[in-house]
Amino acid sequence: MTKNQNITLNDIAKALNVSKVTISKALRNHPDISVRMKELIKKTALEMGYSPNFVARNLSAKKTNTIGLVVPKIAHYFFGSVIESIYDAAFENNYEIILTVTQEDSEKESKYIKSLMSMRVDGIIISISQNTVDCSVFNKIKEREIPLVFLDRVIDCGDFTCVTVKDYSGSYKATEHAIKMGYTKLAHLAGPMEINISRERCKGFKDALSDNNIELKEDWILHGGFSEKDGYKGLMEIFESGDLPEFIFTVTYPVALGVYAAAQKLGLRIPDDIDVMCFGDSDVNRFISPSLSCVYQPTEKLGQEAVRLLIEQINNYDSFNPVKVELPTDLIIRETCSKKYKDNLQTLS
Amino acid sequence: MTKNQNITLNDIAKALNVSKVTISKALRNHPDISVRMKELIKKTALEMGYSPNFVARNLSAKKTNTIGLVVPKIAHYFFGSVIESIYDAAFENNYEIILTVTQEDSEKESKYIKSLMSMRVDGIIISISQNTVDCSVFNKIKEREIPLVFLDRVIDCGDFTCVTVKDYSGSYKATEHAIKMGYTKLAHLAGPMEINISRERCKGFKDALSDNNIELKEDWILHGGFSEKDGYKGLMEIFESGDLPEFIFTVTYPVALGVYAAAQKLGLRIPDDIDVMCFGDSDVNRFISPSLSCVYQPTEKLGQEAVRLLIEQINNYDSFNPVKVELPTDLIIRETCSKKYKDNLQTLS
DNA sequence: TTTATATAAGTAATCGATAAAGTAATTGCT
DNA sequence: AGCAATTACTTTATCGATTACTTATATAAA
Repeated sequence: MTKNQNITLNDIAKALNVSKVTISKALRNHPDISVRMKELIKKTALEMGYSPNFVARNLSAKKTNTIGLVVPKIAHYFFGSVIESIYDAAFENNYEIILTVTQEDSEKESKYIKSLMSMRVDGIIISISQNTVDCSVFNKIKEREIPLVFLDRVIDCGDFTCVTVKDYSGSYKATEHAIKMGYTKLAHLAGPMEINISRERCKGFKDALSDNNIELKEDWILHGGFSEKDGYKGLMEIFESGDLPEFIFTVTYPVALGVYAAAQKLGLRIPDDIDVMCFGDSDVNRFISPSLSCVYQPTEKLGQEAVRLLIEQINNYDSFNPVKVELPTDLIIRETCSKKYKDNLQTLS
Repeated sequence: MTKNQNITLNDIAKALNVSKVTISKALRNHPDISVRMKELIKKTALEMGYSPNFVARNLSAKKTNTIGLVVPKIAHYFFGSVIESIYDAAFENNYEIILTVTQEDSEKESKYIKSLMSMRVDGIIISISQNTVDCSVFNKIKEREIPLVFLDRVIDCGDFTCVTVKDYSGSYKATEHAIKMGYTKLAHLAGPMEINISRERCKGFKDALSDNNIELKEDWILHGGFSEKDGYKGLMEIFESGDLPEFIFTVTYPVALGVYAAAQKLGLRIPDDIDVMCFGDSDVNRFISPSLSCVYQPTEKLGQEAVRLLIEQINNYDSFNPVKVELPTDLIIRETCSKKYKDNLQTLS
């Protein structure tokens, strides 16, 4: 057991023979205290190695200056960079972050949320897990009047502030691009339909097909998860059906990686035998071969907006009106699904 | 501002007309309280929507059940997976994690550490930033008797518990492997010499050369950072010198990615014109082309050991003796630096 | 000179829990 | 029956700050 011989305000007060309130005020630059006294107190505090006890401060102040963050994954480019930008934005605004990782498990999720509430965080930013469908935790958050912002993965539980990207239009643009490249046989490895991003991305894909008078083959829309193995399984299944599409659009980049792995296993060449695009960029996409074209999401902006809106809500809960922010996406065309690249290959062969 | 109308022990106590201590004990399953009373209290607490205030609890209990974690980066495979395993291990042991990200900035680092101390975390796990050389923060941690474990990136500040991988032998093995593949002109893109992992990896590289009677060319050891752009710059510099090695060993995988990027830019073929291996696996290595051979680090084990040793230290600070744990590494040979692959290519051409 | 007003402190109450010590009432043992 | 031990609670103190209120002194205005 640690001895925990921490210096407190009281210790400094005794050392200087003044009251502890004077110490507290001085350290917080309260106008009550004279400049000379402030200097003396600060100097002494430093010498004595005083480290303010935030636990006590938070209890007394009824504010923790802390934001709870709930995400499904962390070792994943999208979340990694969103989290990083949230940390930066929080740091600039003098907030601490308490990050929890649900591993796509909605039970863990509600456990963590309750824990964050018990820690009395000032607000919560959440990207829900794959299989979260129950609104009760979020209703409780609302009842308790805790500021909340949904990020990217959203659940429809009434009037909450959400920061997302334009999943529908991003997906639509990507699909349309593939169609322009001349493909007419298009498949989609979609995510679970319980969650907004899967639904929107799937809808964008479908609408792009029908708007371009391309037949939608239901067998070519496969629903799985967001991970590499889902992509692997997806292509395997499609391949086994005997009817191979020319192009696959995947709901995330790990799914696309799975497609690459399966293609290699099956001896299919990308992009000649089967071409690929995905939703979401990563540090991998540029380096894999052929480099992977994708729908770019502004991860940094996502994090910043979420923090901005949350802090606004914290500072003014009563007058704050929920907002839905949708950030635009971009197409990044690399080697896959690029006409030029295919032309080159044909010239070579 | 939030109204913050939280239910407290006192509210439940009044509702049931018993003392608040009874409520506290009942909810914590203290033997003092009868089974009937416990049931009643738990039921009532649930109905009233009671959420324990951890801030108050932590102040009173002088324990937060919280571990502070300090890392340089998060959107990086190594740290991402280590962090994830730390979260899992902490969760199993009923600890919360407060994660801070220094962005390789030692000033931010000491700020965060002080903040964690003020939050009264029960212990700290840290992977220091690239340019951390000052021991004073760590000495302060020791003075205050706060349990501390260094993880992977270590500073030599006296007797602390460290969990690392065998950087020296891993690097040695990789270099030796390259030598066995027939290379005699080997370069190393090393990290900053202030930090243990760079030093050990560099030493392993050098010793493997000299043990195999291969001349060490000082110009072929370039010191930079751990990021992609460092790798890019590194190969560019080597190339411009006019004297190209056959093989480059890089201190991290992002540096290797930079080498890939530079090679592409320069029109150098990997592995024919220049072959590559790196320290540290990632989800990318498998997918880039040619797939990247590397020294595998047991990231999951690293995190688990760090948590285990920290908790041991928390539970028994006085009798705990600092340990240095060094986990073994493995070589993962993929397409780069693999004889077979080169043979195939030669057959083809 | 007297009253009003800053200035620079101090005192007491509070935040929401836990820990230690105290008190009836019941049970057990010889 | 009588005393010790147990059971089931209650009372009081404490954790380390902050906030609201009070007080003493010095200064300014009337």
